[in-house]
Amino acid sequence: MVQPDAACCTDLSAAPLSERRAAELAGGFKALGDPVRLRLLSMIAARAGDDVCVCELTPAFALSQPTISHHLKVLRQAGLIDCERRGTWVYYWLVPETAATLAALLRDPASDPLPTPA
Amino acid sequence: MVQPDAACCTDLSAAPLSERRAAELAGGFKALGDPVRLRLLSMIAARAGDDVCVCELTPAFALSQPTISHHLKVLRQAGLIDCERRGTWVYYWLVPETAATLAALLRDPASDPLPTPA
DNA sequence: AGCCTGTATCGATGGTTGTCGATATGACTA
DNA sequence: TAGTCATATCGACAACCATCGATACAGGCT
Repeated sequence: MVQPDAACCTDLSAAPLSERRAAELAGGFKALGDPVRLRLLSMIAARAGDDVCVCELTPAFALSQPTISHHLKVLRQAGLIDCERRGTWVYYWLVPETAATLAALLRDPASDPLPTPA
Repeated sequence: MVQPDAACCTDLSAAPLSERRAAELAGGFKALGDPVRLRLLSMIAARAGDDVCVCELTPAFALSQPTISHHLKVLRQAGLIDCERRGTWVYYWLVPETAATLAALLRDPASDPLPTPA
């Protein structure tokens, strides 16, 4: 024993993030944890207010069309973007609330940000 | 052909995020893309200014000690936390600059945040 | 109706990741 | 020096993921 008096542990403060909440938020970060998806998001966000056609995104990468479609789906399932079909083409736009929620956690990682409005 | 005049693609705006930069930032987000790591980070950040002993973190999870050690290593390699050995124990603390860089990108995903000061 | 174009889904595959038990390393005590 | 505790590393394995080609679906043309 190493002197019980000198123990380092004061009080194992309850984790500010519940297990369930952490899983929610981690899902968002995991969606951002890929360079292709990060660039897709920035390209979509660059058109603030307006939306972006998939046919504009796909040729910007040296990847197959199904792969880009997959990444867009991941971002959409994470609630970071949304889309709509208009005739032949599909348009994507940013969902700023989701990005803001994740940003809030990063700005102050000790505090649980407000629950996702979803 | 669907009327070349009606083409949806205006100008495929150059991606605001370079390939290299996107890979850097995605590495940070990937580190956050796990519920355990997210909770570890929030527990460490909760001790703003002070630092946290590993022996305080490990028992908060139903996971083996090597697994927690692994997750801490991932967070450290992402530059989100740092650590120091003091005698028998090892203490971790938050690196706020890294979290701030990622938060900046989320607050305005269209703009490339300042390069990591590392 | 039939064809063409844009986008999504499917199934397979190689690489990555989270987890564990076993073991190594570093530090304090007796 | 030997023993014990705290933490990290190693090696293995199952689960997951990014990617592809092939194919399905949806909408506009002729």
